[in-house]
Amino acid sequence: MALFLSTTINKMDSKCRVSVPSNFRNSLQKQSFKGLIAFPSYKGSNIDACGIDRMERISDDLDNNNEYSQEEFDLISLYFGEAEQLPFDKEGRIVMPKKLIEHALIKNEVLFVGLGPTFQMWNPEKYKKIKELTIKRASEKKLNPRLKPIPKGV
Amino acid sequence: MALFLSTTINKMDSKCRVSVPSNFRNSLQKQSFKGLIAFPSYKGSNIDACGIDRMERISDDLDNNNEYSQEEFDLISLYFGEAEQLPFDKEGRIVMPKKLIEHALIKNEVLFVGLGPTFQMWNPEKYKKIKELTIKRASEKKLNPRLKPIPKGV
DNA sequence: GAAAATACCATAATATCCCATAATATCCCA
DNA sequence: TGGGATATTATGGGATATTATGGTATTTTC
Repeated sequence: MALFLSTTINKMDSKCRVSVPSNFRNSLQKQSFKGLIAFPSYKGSNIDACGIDRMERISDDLDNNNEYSQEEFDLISLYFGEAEQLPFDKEGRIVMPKKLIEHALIKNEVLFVGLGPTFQMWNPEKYKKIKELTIKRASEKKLNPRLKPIPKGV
Repeated sequence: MALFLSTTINKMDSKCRVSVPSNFRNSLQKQSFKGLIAFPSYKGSNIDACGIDRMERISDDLDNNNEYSQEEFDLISLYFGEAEQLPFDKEGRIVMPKKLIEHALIKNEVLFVGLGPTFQMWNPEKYKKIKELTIKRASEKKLNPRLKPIPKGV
């Protein structure tokens, strides 16, 4: 499965085109749909995104696994409804839909941040603020900011 | 599992390329991504690094394990965002990203030090200072510097 | 036919490849 | 075990490819 890492800021032009960072693109290009799936985050003013593979997996699981509660099922269904399928153009760009631009308060720059199996798109300033807040909260709660628990044997 | 041991200092050239020590390289070359994952240490001015296998395990765990609190999840997500995926060139070098160079105050030499499942990259002078300090503190506290089993998940 | 969406082309900046070399390490066989 | 032959490193530089980013042309849509 794809592993999205690191952070990149790219420009959005007057036609709302944005270049997807090449390291993200490379793994997305290998999937059955050459592009990405994006939807407004329900947690805040940012955009959640991933490749089609992940969506297919979730879809299959939803179909075959009966362990979902009604609430979970409904939430995931909502996600599917809001998801936008954004194909790459020849240059590896996507066109940002108005809905997502408005949701994430994006102006002329888009920050891409990898979260492992998924990634997010942000207005860079918003991201900076949230990041600082996250670090502040973590230090208040004395969370150990290391990658843990490291699964056995690595 | 990869096992990184010993210390090496290599030069960084004008294009910010550094040769990864061959003994480190050999185990990294065997993994699915031919290169390394590096991120700024939260503890100080050095760079933490490992192979993709380790990151994949952490990513899978994050994706499938629901025992993380929201704060923990957010914090780990930040780390994914700061991680850089650095592929080897044909000669076994990586290109050091500006962010990491600045974080670790690296000039034209990089010190690689193996820590078992992971390793670190340092400005050699910084490393020397920290090392001396560590030894001094240990002797003040009369710590017994023997190798004893390291708890899982470090 | 006008507006919007998409495809196509151009270009600077950057990153990567490819080759060269000197130093070191490893091999190999008398 | 010695010591030359061979392979592997670490390192440098020029050539080539890729990226991010524009703009223009062409196709859709209504």
